[in-house]
Amino acid sequence: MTLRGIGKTFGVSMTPAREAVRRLVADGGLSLSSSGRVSTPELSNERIEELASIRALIEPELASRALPRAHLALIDRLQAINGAIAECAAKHDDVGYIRTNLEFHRTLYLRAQAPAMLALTETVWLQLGPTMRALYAKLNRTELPHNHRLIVAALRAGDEPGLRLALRSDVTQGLRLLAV
Amino acid sequence: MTLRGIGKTFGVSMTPAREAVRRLVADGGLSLSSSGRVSTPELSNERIEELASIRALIEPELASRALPRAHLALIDRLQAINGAIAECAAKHDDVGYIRTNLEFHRTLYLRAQAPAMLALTETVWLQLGPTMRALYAKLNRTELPHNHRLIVAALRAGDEPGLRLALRSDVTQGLRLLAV
DNA sequence: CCTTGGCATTTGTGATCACATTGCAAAGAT
DNA sequence: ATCTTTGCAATGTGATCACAAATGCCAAGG
Repeated sequence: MTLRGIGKTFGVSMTPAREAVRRLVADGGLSLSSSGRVSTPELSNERIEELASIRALIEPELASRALPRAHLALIDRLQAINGAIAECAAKHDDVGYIRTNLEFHRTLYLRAQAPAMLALTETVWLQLGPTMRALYAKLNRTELPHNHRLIVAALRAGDEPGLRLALRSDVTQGLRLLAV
Repeated sequence: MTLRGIGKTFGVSMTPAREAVRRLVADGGLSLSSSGRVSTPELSNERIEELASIRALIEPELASRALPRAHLALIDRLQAINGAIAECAAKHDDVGYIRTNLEFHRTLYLRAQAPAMLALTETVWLQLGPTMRALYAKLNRTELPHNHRLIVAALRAGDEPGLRLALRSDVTQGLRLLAV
C-alpha cells in the first residue's frame, strides 16, 4: 500500500491519501513502522484481551444509558437488524455479518446520548477490525445472535442488570475464543 | 489560528501544520466547524459529565491492573510527584499543576501494561484540557492531593477496592465542581 | 445611524514538485 | 552457490502553487 497507489485508486492526489492514512494511524487502525511504511498492526493476545476489556467496560455503560430512552420503535429496529445478521450468517457473508453486528450495537448506543463514549467505542472497534475478520472466519455463526436476543429481551423488560450482563457476554464471548 | 500562521510559528510549511491540526481534531482536542475553521470545542455540562464518567470507568481499571506490579520504587516516585504537585499549588502554577497531576496518573498507569487503555485515557485528558484549565483556576488547590495520598496508601496496602474508590473520587470530585 | 450589498483579502483544500531515505535487486567476489 | 556490495527505483515528507469558498470591510442607500 503506497500513498500514490491509494491516491490513484480513489482518484485523488497524494495529499488526501496521506491525510486519511495518518488519521487511521492516529486512531490505531493502522500502525506505521519506522520510515512511515504503514502496516496492519500486530494482534497479540494481550492486545485483544485489553481491547475486549475496554469494550466490556464501556459498552454496558452505553447500553445502560440508552435503556431509559429505548422506546418500542428502537427495539423493533434492533430486532430487524438481528434478522439481517442471521441472513448474513446464512449467506456466509463475513464482512456483512461484522458490519451488521456493529450496526446493531451502534443503533443501541446512539440512544445513549453519549457521543464521546460512542466515539471511543468506535475507535476500539476500528482497532479490532482485522481481529474480528479473523475471528468470524473461524467461528460458528449460529450462536452469536443469542446474546443479541438477550439484549433485546432485557431492553423490553427494562432489566438494567440483565442488559449489562448480556452486553458483557456478547462483547467478551466472541473475542475470548480468539485468545487461545 | 490559521494554518499558515501555525506553520510560520514553528518554522514549517502549511502541510505539517495541517497534519498536526487534523490529528488534534481526530483526537477530539480541537473541533473544526464548517469550512474547516478550527476552534476550541464547546464544553457543555453534559460533555464534561460524560468525559468524567469515562475517566471513572477506565482509570480505576488501569490502577487495578497496575496494583500487582507496583513495587516500592514506583510508589516512592508517585509520592515525589505528589510533592511536586503541592509545590505547583503553592506557587499558583496552574499549568504546572495540571501537567504534574496528569504525570502522577500516567506514571501509575504505565505499570498497568495496557497501552490501548492508556491511549484512550490520554485522549480523554486531551479533550478535557480546556476544561481542566478552567477548573483549576477557580479551585481550592489544597484539597486535591488528599485523594492522591489515598491512592498511594491503597497501593502500599495492596487494597484493591480502596484503590478503585480513591481513583474514582479523584477523577470525579474535581470535575463535579465544574458541572454546576 | 443602521442595514445591506459587493468586493477584496484571507484561508483551507488539493495537486504537483523536489529531495532524502529506504528497500530491492542485480552483479561480483569468495 | 551464497553472501556482500552497489546502484537504481520507489516511497514518504515537506514546500509551493492554483483555486474555490468564506470572512471581513467599506461604501452606499434607507
